[in-house]
Order: sequence, then C-alpha cells, then structure tokens
Amino acid sequence: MNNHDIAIHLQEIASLLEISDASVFRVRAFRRAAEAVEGYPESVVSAAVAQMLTHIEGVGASIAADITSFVERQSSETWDELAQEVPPTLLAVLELRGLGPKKVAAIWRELGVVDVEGLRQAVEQGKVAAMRGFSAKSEEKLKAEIERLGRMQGRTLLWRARAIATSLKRALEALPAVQRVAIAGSTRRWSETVGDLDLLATTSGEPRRIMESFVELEAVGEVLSNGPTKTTVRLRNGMRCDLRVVDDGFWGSALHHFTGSKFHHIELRALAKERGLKISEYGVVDAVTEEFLAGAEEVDVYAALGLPLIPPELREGHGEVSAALAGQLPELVTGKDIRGDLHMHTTASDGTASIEEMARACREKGHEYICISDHSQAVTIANGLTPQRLLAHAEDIRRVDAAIDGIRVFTGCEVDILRDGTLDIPNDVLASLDFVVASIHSGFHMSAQEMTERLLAAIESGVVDAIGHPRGRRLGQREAYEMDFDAILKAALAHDVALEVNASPVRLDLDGVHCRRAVEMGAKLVVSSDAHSVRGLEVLPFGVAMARRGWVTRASVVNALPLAEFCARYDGSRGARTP
DNA sequence: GCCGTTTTCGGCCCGACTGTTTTCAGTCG
Repeated sequence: MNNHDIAIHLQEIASLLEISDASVFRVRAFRRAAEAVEGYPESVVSAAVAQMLTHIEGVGASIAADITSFVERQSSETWDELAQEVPPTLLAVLELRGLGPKKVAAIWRELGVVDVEGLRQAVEQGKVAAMRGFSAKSEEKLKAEIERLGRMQGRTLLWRARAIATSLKRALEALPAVQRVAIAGSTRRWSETVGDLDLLATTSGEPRRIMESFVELEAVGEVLSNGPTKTTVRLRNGMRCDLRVVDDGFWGSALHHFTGSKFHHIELRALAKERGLKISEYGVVDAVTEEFLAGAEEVDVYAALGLPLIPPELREGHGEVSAALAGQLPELVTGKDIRGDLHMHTTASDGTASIEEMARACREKGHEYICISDHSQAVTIANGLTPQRLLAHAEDIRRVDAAIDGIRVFTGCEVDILRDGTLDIPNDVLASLDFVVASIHSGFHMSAQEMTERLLAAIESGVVDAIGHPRGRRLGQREAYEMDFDAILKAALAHDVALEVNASPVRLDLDGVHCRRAVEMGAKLVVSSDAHSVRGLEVLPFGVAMARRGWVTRASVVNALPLAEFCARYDGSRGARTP
C-alpha cells in the first residue's frame, strides 16, 4: 500500500459524502487530506504506524483514524458507514461528465440506478429525461458520455499533451486579433499525465471572434460549450481542451488562474482574504473597494500578496505557499544546469545510433560530457552485452572520446540487477568503467522486503554509481514495485549512489514526490534521458521537470557538475573508491 | 472535518457556462 492508495480511499469517501449530501466543508476536508497524502513525501503508512498522521497538514484526529484503519484493514469506519447508505458503485457513475453529486443522487434515489449499466438502461428507457432537472437533450448527452466512457483512454502522457498543446498554441498565435497565447493547466505544471488541455489567449479586440476561429480549427472535433470568454471542445484525438480569452491587461492573473492547481489557489486565496484582498482571473483586487491592484504579469499577482513568484512546477498545494511566505522557496534546478547526460544506448545493444552519432548530437545540445550505458546480457531482447563484449565496447567508447573534440565521452553500462541482488556483469569489469547505472528489468513481482534487499545489494556493491528508473513504473502500464524507499535512500546516501530521474516519457521515474523525499534525505540525483536514439535525447527537459516538481536544486544533481568536478568524482575512480 | 499572530467557535476560494427556469442550481476547473 502506498500514499496514492490512501489518497484514493479518501477521495472516494469525499465523493460518497457528496452524493449523500453531506456538508461541503466536510467533503472539502477529505479532498484536502487526500491531496496532502498524495503529495506527502514520506510514507503515510509509516506515519500511521508511528501515530504521526496529524502532523500532515489537513489531517486531523478523525481522518487520521480513518487512515490508520485503512492501513490496517483496507477500509475505515467512515467508509463502512457511508457504504451502508450510498452504493459505492455510484462512484463510477460520478465519473461521467455532466453528472455531479446532486444529479447522481437524484438518479439513484428516484430511479434506483446504482451503476453505469443501470444508468445506461434507464437512459434507453427514457426514464432520465422524465426527471426534474433533466430533458431529452441532456439524456442524449448522457448517452454519448456513457458510450465514450466505455472506450475511454485514461489521462494523456505529458509529452503528448505538450505536443498537442504546442501545435494548438501555434494555430492560435496565427489568428489576427490574438496578442499572447500560453499553455496553462497541468501541462504547464509538468504534471506527469494530463486530463484536459488549458489554453489562454489575450486579445485587444472581441474575444468572441477568437472563439469563432478556434472552433473552426482542423484539430477540433466537437464543441462542448461555447461562451464569450470560455470555450470547451473535444479534439479529434479525443482530448478535451479549454480556451479562455481575456483582455491583455489581465494576462498575468489569467495565466495564474488557469495554471492552477486548485489546491494552490485555495491556499493563495485564503492568504489573500486574510489580507483584505481577493484573487480571480481578473486580477488581485481590494476585497472591499474592488480596486484593481495587480494582474498584468504573473509576478505581480504574487507580489501583491508579498510573495516571490512560485514556479508552476511547485503549484500543487504541497507547502509552496508557506515556503514562499517564509522566504524558503528552493532555487530549482534548470535545464541549463544540466552539463551532461549519463544514460543512453547505442547500436551495441538496443539503440539506433552509434557512439559517435550520440556524442555529436549531445555536443550540439551543449553537453560537456556524456556516458554510454548499454544493456547487459540479461536483457537478451535488447541485445545486452556480455562482459567480453562490454570490454570491447568500452574500448570503442574510449576511441570515440579520443577522436572527438568539445565533449567528453565516458564509458559505462546499464547493468541489470538480478533477482538475487547480484549484478549481471562481474564487479571487476564494472569497476573499470567510468559510470555504472544499475537497473531492474525483470522479476518485478516480489515482496517489498525482497525488492528492497535486492536494490540494497546493488547499492552496496561498491561498483554502482546510480540506480536507473528506481521505482520501475511505466505510466499506464505498470505500477511501481513495492519497496522501502526510505531504506533505499539511506543506503544510497551512505554509499554515494545517485538515484536516477529517468526522463523517458513513459517512465518519469523518480517523479516529483519521490525526488523531494530523496533530496530531503540528502541523496543525490542524476537526470538522464535513457535515449535509444538521437531523437530520444530530446526528452531531458521532462526529467528536469520532475526534479523541479520535487523541489530539487542544482546542488543535488550529479550531472549538474561541471566537467572538471565530475571527473574528480567519477572518471575511472569507482574501482578505487571505498563504498 | 479542520483550523487559529483576528477565532477553541465560526468560519472555510472564485468565476464561467449550461440548462431548465421564471431567478438560479449544478457542474466544472
């Protein structure tokens, strides 16, 4: 059980409370606690065992008891009581767009519908249209929604969302009356997956004109709602996209508003209220006189509250507002800080480019150094290297390094951590390399204790410099494996082993929450592309974004070291270093 | 249900759009 599982439990309680028409504030309390748990950098299970749950902001005695109970027996008093009253199968019905808690409650109470299938039948029979608050029109929409949910693809991966949003942004920028366009929402916060796209445009003219052009764009499939300043469409690719248009004088406050997150806004607006101010997309205004005080640029919005600009990646309601108030926002690592890329593959294993091609491409990108880290023999499907082939490959790498100017090319390997925790290549061979990444590619189904011991063995081997994609998740495909993350961090710190922030779009592993815990514990990180081609090198900003979402500064990132310092630490030295 | 350099009780973020209404509740972000 991880923090995410607990957060889901609290979210479900909140939703059931809403359907049962409980106090909106009680609902909000559960939602807030769920968000706090989701973003909590330590293990909430451990906090429950240590009876420290109420130290989590937003968790009081009552919710703490629910969490403890959930940890112990996969359910809680509150849930059990609610489930007696409200069928939990209604949670799936609530997922349908256009149906909120009030309407779900009405359908349930008046028609006896308890799940999506029941609703589908009720819609077929025209029972919903006959209800107060519904009509034949809304019933038709509901029908379409149910069909859509059946073939629903989940959330969209960040890289894809960014690509789609960027092309829409360009299309909007080409319109005559448009002044500025920005991608906002969770895409701007670099959230790992994105639900809907949010775009903001400003105009000197009639917002309505921009809306008219927007819905005519090639990418737009269906118009879901269309007002003078806000339009929602479904794109042909299935994603929903909101466009908001405001006067350019509100650019900053509008951008801030549509970037979110909801929890960041709640904290900020509470702070504003304390100070006699009010924040909306139309600026920071005096709560009494409504006098406009700030909103031209985002930085002005924060300044009006006496705060420095909080970077979008931190706007999750995970303590960034209080940190800003205390003047303790971290100076986040940036893409420019990254001096080299230490995890990439070539044609020697499963990559598509040669050592030299990768080196040249990285030099173009401005890297000072790289490390070639092809797979080891256990990954047969990737043409993994035997010890003999690895030694010969290392010679090839050194030849390229000697021949090329303007970039250092280090020898390395992505060695497999076998089920028993031993490495797939003998230690003396690994010790002859500059930088060794150790990863797990098979045998994911182990107990947390076994997996922890497996990783600890690799960390303690004395020949490993980094653990690759440490949690092993693949977005939308495979959950992270169970392990004692804190134990891994302690060992990594003790043995001077970095944890990778793998920038591959389907991995993004570590994510923000785990990056944050890692640096809190003092562990070092390495942000890597894991590129299998020249194009694959382009994903590095996504890894940087995860680090930024984890409050990481340059000082914690080993590949932010300038070449000379990096050499002093790693160049051929691992064999001599004592663990 | 949570929380407190205004409060241990009385508050709890703000606005757009839709649809069914007859002045606004519900949903969404």
